[in-house]
Order: sequence, then C-alpha cells, then structure tokens
Amino acid sequence: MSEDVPEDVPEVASEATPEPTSDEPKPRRRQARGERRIAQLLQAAANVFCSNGYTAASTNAIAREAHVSPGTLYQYFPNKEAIAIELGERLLHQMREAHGQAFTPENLALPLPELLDAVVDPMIEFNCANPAFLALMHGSDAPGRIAEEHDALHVSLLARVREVLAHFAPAMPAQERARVAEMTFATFKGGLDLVLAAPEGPERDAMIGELKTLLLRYLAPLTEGPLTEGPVTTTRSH
Amino acid sequence: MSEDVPEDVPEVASEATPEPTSDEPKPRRRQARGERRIAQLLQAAANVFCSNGYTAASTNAIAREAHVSPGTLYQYFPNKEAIAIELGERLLHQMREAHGQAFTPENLALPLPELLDAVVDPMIEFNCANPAFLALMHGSDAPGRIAEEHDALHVSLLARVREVLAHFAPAMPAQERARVAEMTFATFKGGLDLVLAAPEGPERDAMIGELKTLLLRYLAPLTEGPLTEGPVTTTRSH
DNA sequence: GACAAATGCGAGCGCTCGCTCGCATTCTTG
DNA sequence: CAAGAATGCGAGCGAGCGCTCGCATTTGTC
Repeated sequence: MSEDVPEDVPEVASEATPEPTSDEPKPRRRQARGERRIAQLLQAAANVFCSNGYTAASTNAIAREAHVSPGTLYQYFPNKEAIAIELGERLLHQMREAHGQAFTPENLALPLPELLDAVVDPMIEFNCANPAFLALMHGSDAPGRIAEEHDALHVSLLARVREVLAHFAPAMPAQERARVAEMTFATFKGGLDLVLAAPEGPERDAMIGELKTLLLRYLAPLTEGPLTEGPVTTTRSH
Repeated sequence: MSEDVPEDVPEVASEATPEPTSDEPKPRRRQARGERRIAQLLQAAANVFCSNGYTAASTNAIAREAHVSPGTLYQYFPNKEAIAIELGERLLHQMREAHGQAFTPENLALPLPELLDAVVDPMIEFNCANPAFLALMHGSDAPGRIAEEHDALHVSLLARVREVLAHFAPAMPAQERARVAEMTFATFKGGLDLVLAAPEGPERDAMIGELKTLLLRYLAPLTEGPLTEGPVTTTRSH
C-alpha cells in the first residue's frame, strides 16, 4: 500500500506562509500562478454571486467570468460551496478589521454624534466597496457555513452595540438594552440598503446623513444625566 | 380548418363570476374541484417559496406539498412562473386592501403616535399572516413580473408616506421629503424583519412597540408649529 | 346508461447544472 | 536537458430540474 497521490483536490491554498520557512521547504511548487488564479476566480465569483446570488450562479459562469475552464476552477476549489466559503471568509475578515477599528475605546469616549460617524462611515464604506458581501450574507440561499459565520458576526456586532448602549444609558435594564441594540442594528441595515441603492454622489451622501440623523434621534433620548451633546440636535434639518 | 381544442393550458381560472349568469351559462364545467385545487396548490406554493425561495423551490416539491401529481399542477398553471405570479397577485391584492385601510383620510387627521399605530399595525399583521409575501417580493430571484408589481407597490407606498409627511411638515422641500419618506419606509422594513424574527408573544409585541418608538422619535421633530402630541414622548421608556 | 368534458396521474423527455477525467502544457528542480 | 509536479483544458457524466404526454378516473348533462 503505497502512499496515494497527495491530494487530487488540494483545497484552497491558505494565504498564510508565503515565505518558505526552514521547517516547510516545500509547501507547494508553483505558488505564484496558482495564487493569482485563486484571486482571479474569487473576484469572478464575487461578481457573479453579486449579480445572480449564490444558487443561481453557475460554476461554469464563474469560470467563464475568470476566462478559465471549469476544470481549472475545480483544481483550486473542491466544489461550488468552497468558493463561496473562501470568498465569504475573506470578506468577513476584512469586515472584522473594519468594525474593529470602528469600536475602539477612544471612539467610545466620543459624544454620540461623533461616535455615530466613527461607526457608521467605515461600515458603509466597506459595503460600498464590497457589494458581494451583502449578496452572500443576506441571501437566504447561502451555504450553511456562510450563514453560521454571518450569524457569529451578527452576534458580535450586537454585543458591541450593547456595549455602547451600556456606556450611554447604564441604568437601562439588560433586556431592553438588547432590544434597542437589535432595533438599532436592524435600522442600520435597512438604511444601508437604501444608501447602496442610491447613486453614488451627493444623493448617497445625503442618504447617509439622513441615516445618521435617524439613529441620533432614536438614541439621543436614551442618554442620561447631562446630555453628551444636547437633545436631538437638528443636525441638518430643512 | 376546424376550431382546435379550446385550451390545453386554460391559464389560471380567475376567481370572478362563480355564479353562472344568464349570458355566460357555460364558463367552465367543473369549477368547484378546480378552484379548490388551485387554492390548495397556491397554499403549497406559498409554503415552499417561503422556506426555499422562488428558484430553489421545485414544481415537483410544490406538487408533493399539495399531495398532487406534477401533471395535475400543470393543468392549472402553464409554468412555474405563473404560480408565483398568481400567488403574488393575490397577496398584493390583499396587501393593497390592508394599506388602503391604513391610509384613510380620517387616519391622516390623527396625531402622529395614533397615526403610526393605524399604519404600522395592519402592515405588521399582514406580513405575520402571510410570510410568503416577503419571501416572494424580497428575494432577488423572483420572476420579473413580480418584481415589477412589487416596485409599483413600493412606489405607491412611498407616495402615501410622502403625503403624510406633507401633512405634518408642509414647509419641507420636496426633495428632502422624498428622502425622509424613503428612510422611513426602509426603517419600517428593517424593523419588520426584526418583528418577524422575534417569537410570537410578548417579545414580538415589545419589538413592535420599539419600532413605533423609533419611528416616532425620527418623525416627531419634523412636525411644525404646536406639536401635535408633544415632542418625543417617552412612550414606554425604561 | 351514454357520452364528453374536466380532472388526475406518473414515467419520462430535454435541458442545465455541478463536477470529473484524461491528457496537454508550463514551470521548477537536479 | 530530463523528470515530474503544478497548471490548464473541455467534452462529457450523472442528477435534478421544469415540463409533457398518453391514458385512467370522476363528474355533469342528456
């Protein structure tokens, strides 16, 4: 019983360890072309998923979009689901970085309007730059793994919002705080859809401003004691 | 050239004229069983669409859900799209009735909090009772016809909201009014998702209340002159 | 009861999809 | 350069899909 072929389907090459360390002199032979192909395929997959959704996107279409044959696609990904998972993980990673910067402790010390800017702006920017993210996460036809990780992200984001609420309204009971956090996040998602639907330019900017006004008016009355910024400032009313 | 067979695919029987009037003594022979089958098939389709979405739902699955053979299904519907269209039209019709009652002139004369109750409650109730509606309309994989009609409904709902805004804030410029109307509606949709996700009972009711609070806090500052109800009443604060 | 229309069935057609396989090509290593 | 691994190709496979067809059954009308 000789060792069988190392791997017909080498899974997706993890982007780690690009430098050949001494203990791993031969991770893979032709890394450069392969990595390029993977990136190319993921970009193509992002485009196709974005315009057709996960299920409606055919692997042949992804291969065609990447100017590659179906066989080549399946050299780097064991199946269609793995494409979505790898793409989703990369996007989730970027997203975590973005919202990691958004919820820093120093931002938490800001007054509410500035905090809203600091949190909302990066989120919107990320979703504008990566429309495939929402297409993959929001679609109900995404593979189970993606849905799980999206749920995890959702839970951690809710926790962050609850933290902020705890800071601005410490006397609020936990149950209500959880409810307000969910409502705040749902409102942001709804507004995000609107922002993405608006054409880039002044209209989109106005919509972003409107979303911030909405969130501010909702959250400002919750702040206690001497208001951090004053009640419901008519930031940019008519 | 003799008259060919009346219709291999009789399209879906319109629900009108169940009583045989004198000028139409023979519209169709066996109406009762057929109508029952159609309703049964549409109910089954609603279930399957609801849990799988349009594209992922197979006609065989719909037939199975209705305890009927595929052939029977295709006796009443020319194709899969027609099932979704008929179902969508019936749901849209009910929806139009519901929001027609919601936006009556007398409701428009109510102060803002009561108006919110009058508009939000029927909408939520309808979507709770007909989860297939959102599944069909919100999914990006719906057939083109459905998307068109949903767009039409969306436009008319936005117009209603703009009317309300014009009533409460007549001095607001049209462009901003349109933006606020879109934001209000998007917020409602986001909150609706949350309400539907919550388990029926007190949690859902609390979520509905929270959504109303959110909308009230957003819209109340827009009212001009002597406030109709007072500013941002802490309706059910902690 | 006789007849026809309406209704019901389910095997199976044609098609597309995800995916495979054998083989050609390119690159790295010794 | 020779050897072999990594990469690239595309016709074609099984499976599931939407949908059809021929035929059996039920039901209303005479």
